[in-house]
Amino acid sequence: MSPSPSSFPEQARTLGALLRLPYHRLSKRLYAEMAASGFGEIRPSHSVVFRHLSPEGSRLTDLAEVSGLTKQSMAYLVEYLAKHDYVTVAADPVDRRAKRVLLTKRGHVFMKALLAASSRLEDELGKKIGRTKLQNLRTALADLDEAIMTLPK
Amino acid sequence: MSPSPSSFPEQARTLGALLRLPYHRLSKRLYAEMAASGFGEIRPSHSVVFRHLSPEGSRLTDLAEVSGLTKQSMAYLVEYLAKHDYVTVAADPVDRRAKRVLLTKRGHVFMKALLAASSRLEDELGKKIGRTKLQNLRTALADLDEAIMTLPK
DNA sequence: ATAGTTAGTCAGATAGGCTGACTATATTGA
DNA sequence: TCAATATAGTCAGCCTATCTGACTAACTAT
Repeated sequence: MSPSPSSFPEQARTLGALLRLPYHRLSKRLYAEMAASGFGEIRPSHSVVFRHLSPEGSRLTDLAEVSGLTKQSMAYLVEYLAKHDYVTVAADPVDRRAKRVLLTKRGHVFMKALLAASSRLEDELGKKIGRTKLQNLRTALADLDEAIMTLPK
Repeated sequence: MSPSPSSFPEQARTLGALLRLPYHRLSKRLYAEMAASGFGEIRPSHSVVFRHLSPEGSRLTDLAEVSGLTKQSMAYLVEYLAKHDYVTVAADPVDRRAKRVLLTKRGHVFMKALLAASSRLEDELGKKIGRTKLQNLRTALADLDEAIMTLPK
């Protein structure tokens, strides 16, 4: 160890840091749990695919756009998930250029498990810090996000 | 556009999502502002270096450990920052194996600017969503982080 | 005087993005 | 009706942020 980690004057916890810390800890934990439940192939980056997949099947381009990635990046993620049987890629019935990405059975099981783990975790946290407080936190976070989005300039 | 982005049943905003969204938006904005102020070389990943640098100079290994990166990764970040004159790397006076990473003048200027931009941004957000609410949010986030850390298993 | 530990380096891998150039198919407007 | 343009997706290649493993130099405790 070094002398004394006499940190910088007012190493103030910025709002960014306050958001980042729990976020990273939470997702690390969540994906570790998923890995332990047999979904070890899924990495955090893949969640954007699940997050926006619509039940009728989504187009690659739409998925890419809504999640703010390029088509190429999305194709890469989808290919991986298809290889591991979480999604299938089918021809679009009405547009021969397009493909539709659909959840497989395994994909559905995974999504259910992820949501379940997430809400179980959140429940435990609610017990620790208080359900009301957690609920207020949720609301405040949503409001904050809204506020950042609508910031001028 | 696709048929209708009829999203999945209860595409519930998980706590993770609620943390992620404002975090990403905030840091994107902050680093864009830094780039606009002439600090375009600094990328978000570099902030871990600044975050833990102590005024007497920190050892690479200590920086790596406290920020949860490998020595190699930290060396890579520090080298980049040194190349762009944000830090200098000097021999450790008491241990000839070791090096000490120190902020340059430019490094100090950057840190000040980052902190200033961060608090200005936070101030604007306070005006939008209410200062008290924002303060409560800060506290709640810190508590949440604590709670996640001390979760069993 | 070593044996073991610690600080940092070198080489190479992987994941998660990106841009640019391209093909195939659709749409639109003269 | 067809040429021009737009859209869906692919191929190739790049960059960044990590990691692991193997190594050298130097320090520390017997």
